[in-house]
Amino acid sequence: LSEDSSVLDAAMHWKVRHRKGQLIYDEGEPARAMYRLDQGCVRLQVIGPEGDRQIVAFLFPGDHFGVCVDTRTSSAEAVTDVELTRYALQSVLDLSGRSTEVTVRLMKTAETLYGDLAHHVEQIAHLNAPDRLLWFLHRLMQHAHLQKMETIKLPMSRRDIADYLGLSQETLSRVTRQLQQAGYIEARGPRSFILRRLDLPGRATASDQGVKSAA
Amino acid sequence: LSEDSSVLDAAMHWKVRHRKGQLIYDEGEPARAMYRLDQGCVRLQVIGPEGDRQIVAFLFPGDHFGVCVDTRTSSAEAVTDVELTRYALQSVLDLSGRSTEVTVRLMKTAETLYGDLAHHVEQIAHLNAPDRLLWFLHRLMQHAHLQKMETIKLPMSRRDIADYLGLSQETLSRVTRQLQQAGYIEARGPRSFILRRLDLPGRATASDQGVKSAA
DNA sequence: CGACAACTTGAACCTGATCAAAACTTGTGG
DNA sequence: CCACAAGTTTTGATCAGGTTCAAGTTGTCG
Repeated sequence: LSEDSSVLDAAMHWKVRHRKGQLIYDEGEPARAMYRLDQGCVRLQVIGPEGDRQIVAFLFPGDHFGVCVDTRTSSAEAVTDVELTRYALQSVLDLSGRSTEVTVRLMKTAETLYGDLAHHVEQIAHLNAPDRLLWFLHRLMQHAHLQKMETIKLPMSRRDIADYLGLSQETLSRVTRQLQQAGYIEARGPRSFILRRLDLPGRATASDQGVKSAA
Repeated sequence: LSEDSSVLDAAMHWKVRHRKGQLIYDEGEPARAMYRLDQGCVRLQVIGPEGDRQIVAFLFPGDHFGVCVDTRTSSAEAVTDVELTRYALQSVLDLSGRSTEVTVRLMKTAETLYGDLAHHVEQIAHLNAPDRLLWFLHRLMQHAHLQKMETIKLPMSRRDIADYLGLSQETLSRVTRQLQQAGYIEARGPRSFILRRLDLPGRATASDQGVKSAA
C-alpha cells in the first residue's frame, strides 16, 4: 500500500524509519526535507510557553507532511513506529521549477492541512467535551485507510487524543465512558472502538440529551 | 506603503476594493485568484455547523492571502474598507513554473499562516481569558505596520476579537476592564489602547496575581 | 434628536480543570 | 511464569472560570 505513485517520486528520495515516540523534526529547525508517511502514524504539535502540548494534526499512510521551505513551524513525532519516504527539499524545488503539477500538489497539501486546522480550532472553541470526542472519531472513520473495517484501532494514547482535543486526560476518560453508556461507542479492547450511532449531534439535539441522561 | 515590490507583480494583477463587512471569497468556492492586502484589515474565518464563527486570522497591509489552487478552506471578509491587489491564479502558477523564487514565496506565505494558526490553537486551548487578550494585543504590536505608534488602534469589533480568541463577547468585555484596572492596558477611545506592561505572563506569575487581585 | 447596533454589567449556573489516589498495562529480569 | 517497577488510564470530590440570559449603557449615523 505504501507504493503509491507520487509526482514527487521524480525527486531525490529514500526510505527512513523512526521508532515510536521519536522526533522527526523540531519546531524552529531549518527545513531540509519533506516526507510522505508510508506506514504508521505521525503527530504534528507545538509546545506552548508553559510546556503545554497542542497536537495540531495526526497523519496516516499516504499523507504528506513537512512541506516547508524555511523554518519548521511545528514539530513532528512518531506516534507508532513509522516508515516514511524522505524527499530532499532542494530536489523537490528543482522539480517544481520544471513541472507545475508538483507545485500544485505541494500547495494542495498545505491547503488541506490548513483547512483541517481551521476547523479544528472551530471545534475546540465551540464544542463541548463529548461532541469533541465524537467529532474526532468520525474524522478518523472518514480516513480512507480505515473505511473498510468498522472497528477503529486507535494508534495514539489517550494523552495524545486529549492534547489534540484540548481536554484534560481525566475529562477525556469520563467522556469516553459516558459515550459508551449512551450507546455511541463500544469498546473492543483498550484502544479499539466501534462507532454505533453515526449521527453527529448538533449542539442541542436528541443525541445531546442521550449523553446527558447517561451522566 | 502599498507599493511593495512583490515577486508576484510579474503575474497578471489589478487593484480591487471591498466595503467593510463584504465577503471577498467564501469557503467551498473554487479558487481563481490570490490577493495581497494593501490597505485595511481582512479576516479569515470558518463557520461551524451550529453557526458559530471562528476567526482564524486577521490580515494587515503587506500580507498575502488566498493562496490556494483548489477549493477555499476558509472564507475571507473585509474588516474595514479594504484595497487589495488581486492576482490571477493561473498567471501565478505559470510564473512559478518559470521561477522557483515565486514558488518559494507562495510556500512561505502558507507556512507562516499555518504556524500562526498552530500557535493560535495552542493559546485557545491552554490560556485563560485575560492571558488570551494580552497575547492578542502583543501579537498586534509585533506587526510592522504598528510598531512606530505606541497606541494600538483596533480595526475590528469586540465581536471579532471574541470570535478570534474563542471567548464570549461578555467575557472579553469583563477581561478588558480587569486588565485596565490592573494597569496592563489603558483605553484611548473605544477602539484604541496603550499597552502599559509588556511582560507576557506565564501561567502563574506575578502578573497573573495582578489581574486576579483586581477582580 | 431618535433609532439601531455595539458594547457593558449583573446574577445564576454548569462544564471541565485540578489534585490525589486507585486500578490497570506494560515491560523486565529472575 | 511470576513479581516488580514504571507508565498509563480511570475514578472521585471539589472548585473556579467562563457561559448564558437578560437588562442596561454607550456609541454611531441617519
